[in-house]
Order: sequence, then structure tokens, then C-alpha cells
Amino acid sequence: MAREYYTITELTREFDISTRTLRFYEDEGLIQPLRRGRTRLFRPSDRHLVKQIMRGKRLGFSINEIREIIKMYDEPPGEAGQLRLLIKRIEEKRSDLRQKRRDLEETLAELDQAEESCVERLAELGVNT
Amino acid sequence: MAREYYTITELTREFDISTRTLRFYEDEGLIQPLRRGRTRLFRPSDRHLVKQIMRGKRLGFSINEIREIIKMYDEPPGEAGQLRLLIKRIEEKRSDLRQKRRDLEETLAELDQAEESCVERLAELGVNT
DNA sequence: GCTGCGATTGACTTTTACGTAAATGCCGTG
DNA sequence: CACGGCATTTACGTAAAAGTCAATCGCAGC
Repeated sequence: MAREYYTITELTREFDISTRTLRFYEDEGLIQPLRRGRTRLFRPSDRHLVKQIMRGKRLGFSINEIREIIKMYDEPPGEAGQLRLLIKRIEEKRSDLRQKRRDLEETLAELDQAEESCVERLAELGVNT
Repeated sequence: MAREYYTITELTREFDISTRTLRFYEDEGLIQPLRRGRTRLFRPSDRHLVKQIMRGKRLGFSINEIREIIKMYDEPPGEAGQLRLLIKRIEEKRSDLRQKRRDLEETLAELDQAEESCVERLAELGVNT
């Protein structure tokens, strides 16, 4: 079954980050772990947030952008106008991500090219030696 | 036909960056435009490099990572050992990019989810009002 | 009660990736 | 030729995202 709570060091190990980083994310309001005394207790939901943060980081989003994205996963607002605004912002993020996907595919294609050149070059060398 | 040379401001407009940024990339050795006197002349190849740099940036690569990637597109080295090393490093970058692609798809999926919730919520509201 | 370990807070430092300002060069036009 | 406009260099500044360090706390085991 899923764990009750995680300690800060458990999460630092799992995600290969420092305690300082997790505390920084808390200061930034990205996560709000519970406390027993002064010790942080990370719930599975906190852990999932950290996972989302790390994903965002790998994709090159800033803390502010990650904050925005995470907020989008929250309960949707009750008012129609707010909802439409949120949908618009979600669509913006998605088009941002689709741009990233194009960038990614192009970069992968160029790396494929580069590797092929290397392999060819290596084959030539193999013949001559 | 393709342009001979681009001025610095042409490129700043095309890529929506500052002259400072282009000079910074030159300081960092990412590009080496020609000179007429002290004025920089950007060749199509320089322009293509800038394009690659911007792609790397959008994907969250640091200047150093971008430098590494760009070097991989250069002429492959002549020595077999070097070639094998380069191939290994290219493969590492590709697995890096594939991780980013997974991150990207997961984030897109979660945003889809979020948008769906919004649309549903909006439909409910539409019924009740 | 002491020791050691892990956790906490707070303050200060560092790195990256530029921004900004000041002073100056170059050059085409009226 | 002087002016506007773009370009250059040098120098210093800054925001984001942590890293590092020091002092302290709480608790388990001896």
C-alpha cells in the first residue's frame, strides 16, 4: 500500500535533490508538507507535486511557470469567466509544450544525423585499417 | 536565394533576442560571426547556429549543454576512439531528450485532464444558468 | 546526562544568463 | 560636415535557483 508519509531525506534520495531545494520549494509555496513539531511530513500528494516540479524543471520551466502549471491542476474555479480564462491559459501552456515537442524532434533528428556521420566515418576507418 | 550576411539587429528581430544576447553567445564561443571592421557579419551558418541555440534554450538546456550539443554536429573526428566516445555522448544526449519527451507527454496529458475538468464544470454551469 | 544523528532555520554566497549604462566608432544622407 | 542611427566595448548590475555554513534542536541509545 501507499506510504503514509515521507521524510525530507527520503525525497531527496528519490529525486536526487538536496534538502535545501525542497525547503526552497516550500518557501516558494509549491509544496506545503505537514509538520510534526518542526519536522516536515511529506504526504503522497506532496511527493506527487515534487514529481511534477522535477518534470517541469527538466522541461526548462521556471519556478513561476511551474507554479502556474501546478495551479492548473487544482480544483477548477466555480465561476464561468474564471473557467474560460483558465481554459485559455491551459491552451497557451499546451501550445508552449507543442513548440517544445517540435524543438525536441528537430534536435533528435539532427543528433541522429550526427550519429550516422560518426558511424559512417567509423566504417571507413574500419575498412582502411 | 539565401542571404549573404545578416546584421546583428536582423537576427535580434528574427529570434526576438537582444544584441547583448548575441554578443554573449559570441563571448561564449557558440558563434563566430565574421567582421567588417568591428561590425559583425552573420552568415547563414551563424544564423542556423542561433536557431539551434534558441531551440536548446526552449528545451531548458544550459549554455554548456547547448555548446556540447552543437559540437556534436561538427565534423566527426578522424580517430576511432574519439568517434566511439562521440557516439556514446550523442547517445546520452538522445536519452536525455527522450526523458524530456516523456516528461512532456505526461505534462500534456495532465493538462488535457485539467482542461477536461474545466469544460465539464462549464457545462454544468451552463445547464444551471 | 552525554553523544551522535538527522532535521531545522537563517544568513550569506555562488552560478547562470543575460540587462543596462556610458562612452565611443562608423557611415549614409541632406 | 554634422547628424541620426546603428554598432561596438567595457563595466557593473540583477534575478532565479539553489549551495554552503553555522547554530540549534529533538531524540535514541549508551
